[in-house]
Amino acid sequence: MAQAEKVETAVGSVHGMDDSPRGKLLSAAARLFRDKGFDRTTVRDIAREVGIQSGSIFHHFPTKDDILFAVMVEVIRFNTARLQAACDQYPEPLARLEALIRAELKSIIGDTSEAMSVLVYEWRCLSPERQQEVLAMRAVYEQLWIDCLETLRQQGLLEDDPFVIRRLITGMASWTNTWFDEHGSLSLEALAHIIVRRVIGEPRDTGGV
Amino acid sequence: MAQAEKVETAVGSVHGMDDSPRGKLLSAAARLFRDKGFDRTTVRDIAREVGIQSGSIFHHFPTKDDILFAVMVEVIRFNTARLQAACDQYPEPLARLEALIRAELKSIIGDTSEAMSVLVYEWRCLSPERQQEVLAMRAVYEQLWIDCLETLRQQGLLEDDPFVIRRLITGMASWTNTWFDEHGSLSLEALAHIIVRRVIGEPRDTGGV
DNA sequence: CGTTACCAAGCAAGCGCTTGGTTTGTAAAG
DNA sequence: CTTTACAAACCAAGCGCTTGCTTGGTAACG
Repeated sequence: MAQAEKVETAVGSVHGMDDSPRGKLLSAAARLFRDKGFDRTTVRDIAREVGIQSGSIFHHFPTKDDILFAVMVEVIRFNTARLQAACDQYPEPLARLEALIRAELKSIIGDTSEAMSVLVYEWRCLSPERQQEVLAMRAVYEQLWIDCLETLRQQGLLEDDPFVIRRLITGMASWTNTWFDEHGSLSLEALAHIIVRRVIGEPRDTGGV
Repeated sequence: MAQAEKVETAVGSVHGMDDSPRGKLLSAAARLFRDKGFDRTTVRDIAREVGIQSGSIFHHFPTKDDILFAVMVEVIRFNTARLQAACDQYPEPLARLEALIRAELKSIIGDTSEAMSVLVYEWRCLSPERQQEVLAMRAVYEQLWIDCLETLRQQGLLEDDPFVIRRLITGMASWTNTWFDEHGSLSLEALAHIIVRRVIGEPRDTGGV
């Protein structure tokens, strides 16, 4: 547990969402965008949340669209770093798979849940050019997943196409933001283990654990 | 295949999305809401799509919100009927599970994909009262799923909590609308089978298939 | 003394929706 | 077959409001 905290501290808090005026604007915007959606959130809402006038926002961001883009860029950077840290910590494929799942669940229902919801649900509010930019950033994140799943497949632990499996995992994981209760009886770790078994099946006669 | 078509015809096309003015409005609205989102779709957009003036819309629906609500109600009614038909056709639990998955996939990436996307992504655009109404309608649909999964659990084919498994299936299925290509090499039936194995695991020594 | 952060006021555009009147389809009455 | 009657469908115009964003100026800080 001390080690897990160490990893978290090494990654640091979400860059650009610190105590600076810009950071406080992004945090407030992320929460509002998740709660009300990008279109139903006005710049006046965001301004009120951080205690300034609506016009003052445009000294920090050129347009409202830029705020949305910045939220998405920051959360992808942060979570890619976390996923990379999980890979570094767990070289063994099966342990790595579980670590990746834990990391993704933590992104979605843990510390970056607001911004992750925004990433999924406000996707089409981005201009096509910026959708491409975000996709390019996501590609790094996705490659870590595909490498892991491909290794499992080569070891005979996975039968199906890694790309299909990755997409099914994405669906399972991203949907948790609609139902998972972090104060409920099901822990994040237990849920991660259930999902692991959905990917590689029951541990049959491969020995312990 | 003739039987499958018969089921489809028995269910009929989506009620209230026929050739009537109201039906054409709902179809156009569903597609626009999916493509641009509810908030970015103006009543002028919808009107242009069906070739009338924007004001004329309000002879068919009291408000724009009512259009969104109607789209959701119609698609839930239609897909609940399809799920019920699948249950009626397959009494055996394992075959029924696969039929339910096929039905849900067809809802999401097949004939009602526009309206299903709207149901998922424009959820928060509904007023709280209407969210409750829609949830009450969904409850019937969900109960068919829970009954099936509970039976599988009693037969020892499923280890985990049916509610958790149902939510994981919902996630896998609803996410397919972002990636599944109906003209690609992976068929809906093959995908359904992959998902079945994610639920009940590999067929080990239970005999055939 | 310049940079950063902000305020007060308001503009132009786009929005959902209303209004008063006109066309179109339909079907019974003559 | 024509006339009359009526409701459903629609048009043309625009109102009132909210929106993202602009402008010109001020206060604080190093």
